[in-house]
Amino acid sequence: MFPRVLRGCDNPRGARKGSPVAFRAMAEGYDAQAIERKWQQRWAAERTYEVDSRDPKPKYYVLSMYPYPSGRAHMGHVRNYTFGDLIVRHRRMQGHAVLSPFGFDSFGLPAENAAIQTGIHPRIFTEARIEELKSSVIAIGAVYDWRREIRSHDPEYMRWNQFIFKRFLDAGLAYRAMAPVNWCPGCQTVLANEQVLADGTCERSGDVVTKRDLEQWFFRITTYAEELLRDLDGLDWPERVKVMQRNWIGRSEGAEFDLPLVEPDGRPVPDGAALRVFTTRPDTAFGMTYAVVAPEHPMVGRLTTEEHRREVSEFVERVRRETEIERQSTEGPLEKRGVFTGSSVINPFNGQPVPVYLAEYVLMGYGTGAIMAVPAEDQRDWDFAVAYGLPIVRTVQPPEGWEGEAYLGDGPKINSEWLDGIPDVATAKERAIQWLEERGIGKRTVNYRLRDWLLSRQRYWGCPIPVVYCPTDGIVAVPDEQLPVLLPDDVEFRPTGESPLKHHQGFLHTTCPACGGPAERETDTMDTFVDSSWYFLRFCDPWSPDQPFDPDVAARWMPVDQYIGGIEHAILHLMYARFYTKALADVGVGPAAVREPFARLFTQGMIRLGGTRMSKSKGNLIAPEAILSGVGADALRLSHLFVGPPADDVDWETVSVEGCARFLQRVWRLAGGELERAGEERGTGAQARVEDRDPTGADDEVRKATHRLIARVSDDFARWSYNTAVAALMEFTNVLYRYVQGGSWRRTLNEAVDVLLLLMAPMAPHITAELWERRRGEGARIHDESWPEADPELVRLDTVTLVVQVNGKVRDRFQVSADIDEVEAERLALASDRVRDHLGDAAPRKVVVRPPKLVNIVV
RNA sequence: GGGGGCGUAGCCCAACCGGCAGAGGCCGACUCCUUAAAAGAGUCCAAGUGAGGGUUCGAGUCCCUCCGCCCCCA
Repeated sequence: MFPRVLRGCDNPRGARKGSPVAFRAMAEGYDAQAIERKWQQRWAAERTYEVDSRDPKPKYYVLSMYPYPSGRAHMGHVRNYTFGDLIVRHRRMQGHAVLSPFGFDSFGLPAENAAIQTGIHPRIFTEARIEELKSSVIAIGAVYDWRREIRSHDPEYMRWNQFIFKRFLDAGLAYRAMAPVNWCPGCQTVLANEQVLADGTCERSGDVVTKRDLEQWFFRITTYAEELLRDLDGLDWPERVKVMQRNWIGRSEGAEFDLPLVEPDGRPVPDGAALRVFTTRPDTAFGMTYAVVAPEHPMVGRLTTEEHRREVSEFVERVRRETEIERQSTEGPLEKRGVFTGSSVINPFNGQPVPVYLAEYVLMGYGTGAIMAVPAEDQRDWDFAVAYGLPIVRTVQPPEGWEGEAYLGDGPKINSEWLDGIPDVATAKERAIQWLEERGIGKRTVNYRLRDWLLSRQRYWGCPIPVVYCPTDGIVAVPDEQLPVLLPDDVEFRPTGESPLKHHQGFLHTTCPACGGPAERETDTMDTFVDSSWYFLRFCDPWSPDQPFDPDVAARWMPVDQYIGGIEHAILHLMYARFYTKALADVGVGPAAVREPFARLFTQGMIRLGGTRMSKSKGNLIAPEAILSGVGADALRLSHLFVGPPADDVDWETVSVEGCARFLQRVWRLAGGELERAGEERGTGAQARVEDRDPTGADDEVRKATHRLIARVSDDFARWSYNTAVAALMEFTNVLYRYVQGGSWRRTLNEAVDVLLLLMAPMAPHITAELWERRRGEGARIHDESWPEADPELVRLDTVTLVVQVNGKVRDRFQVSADIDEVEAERLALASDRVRDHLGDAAPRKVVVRPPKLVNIVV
């Protein structure tokens, strides 16, 4: 269907007739394929988009999130790289030294799964996918400094990945700890979260996945929780991404305090043991009617009395088998979601004992893993209390007519002894914390939801963690000069999904760098989020032979001025990259002054098809190839830009590539001179005349339209409104068509067409480059030209339409001077016959005057 | 369950600080060109902003409630 559109320019009728005009039109027809190939080769050969760090022009760093190489580009990639490329070309025309690098996030599960299925080594598989993706990225006309290309699985990249890990280890930012992992009893192996289906079963064997504790590596991202939260304020990011990050960090202020354990008779236990709880609402402590500990809490054994032991251990076992979602879900019978331990603790606020329960809804990972339960002011506590017949005591007076259950709002304190009468929660909270601190029972605490980053993966296709385990020396880091620790190639991929590294004797057995004795290598590899947490720094200086990158060179380019990617990375990738940037600066590897990696972030909308998300698994991908080999890359790029606001999701069914291709044809005819020739010589359509003469009113209008277009498109570019920019270019082209057909002055037309091409150059780079060269001669490069400047004199409107309303309804219009004042506008409005008709006898009660656009007369 | 976003012609979308609801494209109709079709050139085309309420001289835009769709967290 697409080639048919194209064929319009090689006119078969004309060809048969053999007229010279038709022959020329055919010879010079818009051949997207040839033109696009030609310019893609030129940009590479002429090294147009390679940039040197010593370039004195102001820097601009544009980066699209580097992709996982999954084969040929899909529409999501095309959209992403179209935006990025547009900015690169636009900024360069504006006189910036633009850094535009590209790389591949080439470690990861899909390649390993493919290896298990097909036996093809992940490296071979991945590198083939990289070549495919790379060629389609080039085919859409996106330009990069390819000398800087990064692949995560490149041994050089691995070296510095491991080097950085070691610096973090030295600085105490990397550590080992026990952590629960997903364990499949059928496969006898650890599973990544992605391998656990939503119903909590193993994607391969179908067994129910349970939790098992293993020693794992962590990065201490929580050290930076406060800074990660605070620095969000200074970032030019979409507000919703910032909100997601804030929620993920989850800062909450409250208090921790001790609840002393008591014997069944109510006396404190002899060793003075206590249960430490965290609460954000210490003011409600007088309403505590029970306490809850997480089923994994270390004190569960101590708290459980003999007669409850069987019930408790059954409960703990069951919860271990549950998925996080089941555990947090509010569905299901509450009676089964907790269990009494038999013990009690003392509420230090009023000295009363309260029973201690275990419940699913309390998580070990948050706070202290134990809570004071206040049913009246927490809905989950309320539900639990009702189910278990526990008392409910309100400590905040709900407003008049309150019919809900737990009341979380503000109000005066009640039933709270010395807090009674305090009119608001905030003051009571302060008072309660002071009281705890004065008595040494507890302290003010800031708690974060953010957890340390678990980076261990029990997989093959990732960067090995560079440590060995020595019976004598314990954990020993591999010396820098022995880096990188490479993955062995001669491995067998088992369908169990277990990491082949565990069984590779050559990899496993090594010598201890400290004592020279036999030692075992770490077989865990790093989470691929590690690779993507500093690649943007490496791009600044990917040639550095003795460090990950030169911090001074990185300081020259960082931060990334415009980062572009999908919303799906709004939390993890961006958080980890921010952490890495800060931590690298602190350990002296990164530039000290750069504490945030991405100054400006844009998250593009998703592409759907028929209302559902486009994805490989759904099998509803639209391949760009057919379009690229049909109407071509410029039309495809334009379609992506034109379809709607870049941040919005788009449905591919609504995208009209043909419409954009048609527009490019029109531009081709206009700028290539075909339109004039067609009018002059063929006599078809309206007469088109280009002549040398004095300017007329029409020429003035076209000049003004030209400069208004510059202003509009420049403004649209600045605010990411590419759909309206394309619309403006189309509108302007329509104006020029009418102008040419009505008779045009060569000078005006030339300026207008040049501007049109310059403004289109970042969007449709190939066709504009070709037309520019044809108009200006061999060697002319449109992308080396400066971005046009609008002449403010020509942009300003001389006359505007003044609207006159009566009671908000439009009753008359005048063409008035743009600098009309209030008095004159009101006089004109009141003098209007039509306004008088509508006013009748009524006297104006009020006249709202907003010169030069509007007067509203209220009666 | 919590948080966020979006609902405007048959369809995709404009309207930027509250000020004439319409820029652009698609679809469709018609005219010209043509033996004809395609392509091309041109003309035309409709709605009153999901529903209800509020604020205002004035609401697509701000506020509230509801409906529908989407995203994120749980």
